Amino acid sequence: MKKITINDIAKELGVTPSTVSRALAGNTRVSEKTRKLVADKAQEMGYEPNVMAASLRKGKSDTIGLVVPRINRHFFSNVISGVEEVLNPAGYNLVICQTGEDAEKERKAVATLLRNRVGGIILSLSVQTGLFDHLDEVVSRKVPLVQFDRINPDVEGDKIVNDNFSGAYMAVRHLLEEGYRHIVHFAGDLGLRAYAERFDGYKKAMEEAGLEVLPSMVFENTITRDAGYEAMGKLLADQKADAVFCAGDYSALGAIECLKAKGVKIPGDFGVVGYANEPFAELMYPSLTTVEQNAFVMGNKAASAMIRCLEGKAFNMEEVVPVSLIKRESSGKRR
Amino acid sequence: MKKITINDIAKELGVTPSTVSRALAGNTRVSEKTRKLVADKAQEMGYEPNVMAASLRKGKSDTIGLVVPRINRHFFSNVISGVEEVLNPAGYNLVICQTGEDAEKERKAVATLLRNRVGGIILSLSVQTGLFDHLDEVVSRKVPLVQFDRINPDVEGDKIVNDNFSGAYMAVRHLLEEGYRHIVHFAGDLGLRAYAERFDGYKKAMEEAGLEVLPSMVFENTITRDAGYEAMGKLLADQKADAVFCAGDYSALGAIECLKAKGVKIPGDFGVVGYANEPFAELMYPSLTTVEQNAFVMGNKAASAMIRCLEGKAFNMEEVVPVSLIKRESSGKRR
DNA sequence: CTGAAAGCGCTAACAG
DNA sequence: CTGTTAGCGCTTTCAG
Repeated sequence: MKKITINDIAKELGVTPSTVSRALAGNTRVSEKTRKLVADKAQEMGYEPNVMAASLRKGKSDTIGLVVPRINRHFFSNVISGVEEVLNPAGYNLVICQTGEDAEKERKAVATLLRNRVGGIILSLSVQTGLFDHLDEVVSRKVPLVQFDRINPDVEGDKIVNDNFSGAYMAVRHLLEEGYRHIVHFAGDLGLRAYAERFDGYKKAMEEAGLEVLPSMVFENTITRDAGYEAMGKLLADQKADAVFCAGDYSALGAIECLKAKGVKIPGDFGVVGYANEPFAELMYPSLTTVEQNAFVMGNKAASAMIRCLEGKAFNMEEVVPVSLIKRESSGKRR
Repeated sequence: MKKITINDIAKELGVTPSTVSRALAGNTRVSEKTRKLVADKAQEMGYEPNVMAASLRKGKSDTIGLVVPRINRHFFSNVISGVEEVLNPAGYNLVICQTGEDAEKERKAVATLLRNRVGGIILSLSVQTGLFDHLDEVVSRKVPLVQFDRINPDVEGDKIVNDNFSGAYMAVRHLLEEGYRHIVHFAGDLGLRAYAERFDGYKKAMEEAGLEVLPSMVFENTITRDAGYEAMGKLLADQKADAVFCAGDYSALGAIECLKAKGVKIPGDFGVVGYANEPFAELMYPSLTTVEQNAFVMGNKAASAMIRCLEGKAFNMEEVVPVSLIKRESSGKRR
């Protein structure tokens, strides 16, 4: 059972391969009649187009590369699903690369995608490196690039971002409304825009409430569970505080574990708000108040933007996806 | 800045494209000298091999398709990482497809991969369909197929499975040792081998303890959180039971939520053991005793098996990956 | 509306 | 050790 090509179909039908190719592509310059004839014959012979041959000829492929830090994060796996939902029906294929938050792996992933002549790249940055020539390379090769969430605004191309500022602002407002005053912030890498914006939202809410944000109240690069635990330990030893707004759920988890270990009552004596609404957030005890990012929608938008780029219809726009605060136990009233 | 091909570098060097091709491929039939010459020139000119052209010519591609039910499950995302760890350094690329536990999407995913002429397919079945002609198609096209975890033993090719029987057996033995006697089972789809084996392990442990397993004690297709909650509700209303062994952590979670809602004490009055060690298992309250499957290792093994197939070295072997019981609070002593 | 012809970039016989 | 030749399967001018 050898493979069927358009030549086989052509021979069978007594036409030329060109006609078959056109017919299959739905070209209107070929008669309705032959188009149907070809389609039927193709079906009958079990023809399967060879994507690679077509791509080689066209110098373009229908495969889109998606580069993310890790796929086992709730946020990213939902973005992926959102991207798939749009891209697959449109006839594009997705190849997913994990960077593991490693700048070097990110460069390699992009290089590999480029070597494989993908039609476009959708990417969320791994870490703050300061080196973005791999992205510049993508742009200079005229390969459409869509960045999402963790973006570099200086690189050309579409960008889809979360409303980090509002998310953080809402979170801190909520803590203030529940009666907390000495609110510290466990931040991410402030060189990354997403985290910088969360910090700004925190600061804004605090200042509006007439509270000063001292440098000692901000713990940078504190996004892992361990970092959260450790930072909370230091915090309890060093200064007076009654709440923390964490830039991620994992550090919030660590913080809560530390507070529980020291016998601090949550909520009441201490309020905690996280960010991302990881699946465990609603299951932990106390359940974690957190900011939900609409990852699926973000994936949809990133994919749509990519398709627009591929069709040469748009570029260089930045879209903001709204977020919402999910109130749970960990941020209940201060007593 | 147009693209450099082997022809360009051949012309530059005054040799033929074939020589360049061979040199680049590390063929020993070309002199050490020219090989180095070519390599340097390629570097200098910024040559990037066109993977598609090579694949087209060879009729084979270095891309491996990976088909999983969902990537946001702890187990599967770790398998993916395990696969990547082996495949990427070996020069293969991975394209990941989610089926969302949908048989139709699984068929489509496989068809798409085949159409894209992937070098091989690694797959974990979505659901019990009874129709496996899409897998037969893979086999009949001589595309290497490696199944893992949720496999169909009747389809040719390598298989990597978890030791589901032992995992379940250990789990139930543990409950028995803690003093529980009326142990029911929230099972998955017993048409899928993985779940059937867990059921067998449960049954074996029960029978060894001289306890009969009545049909009323087995709740099939109870793997989601909602199903677990509901089944537990029914269980409490209908019959006497003091423990449940769940074929998944999500149903265990649902079960625990229901028990808590009814004021049943866990552990003590009721023991619960799950399966999979999802990240939330250690974070919930009470923390969940569960069976850890070594997903990463499984990914490694699946990838290695694939590479062996690709090299024509082996096929049709079944490998078993061991599992381990993680004891936490939910299965503490019966009182 | 269809055909002829050329070629995308690379590899693999077959010669020498 | 290297060159010649042919072609993977498809698309796309350019003619008619």
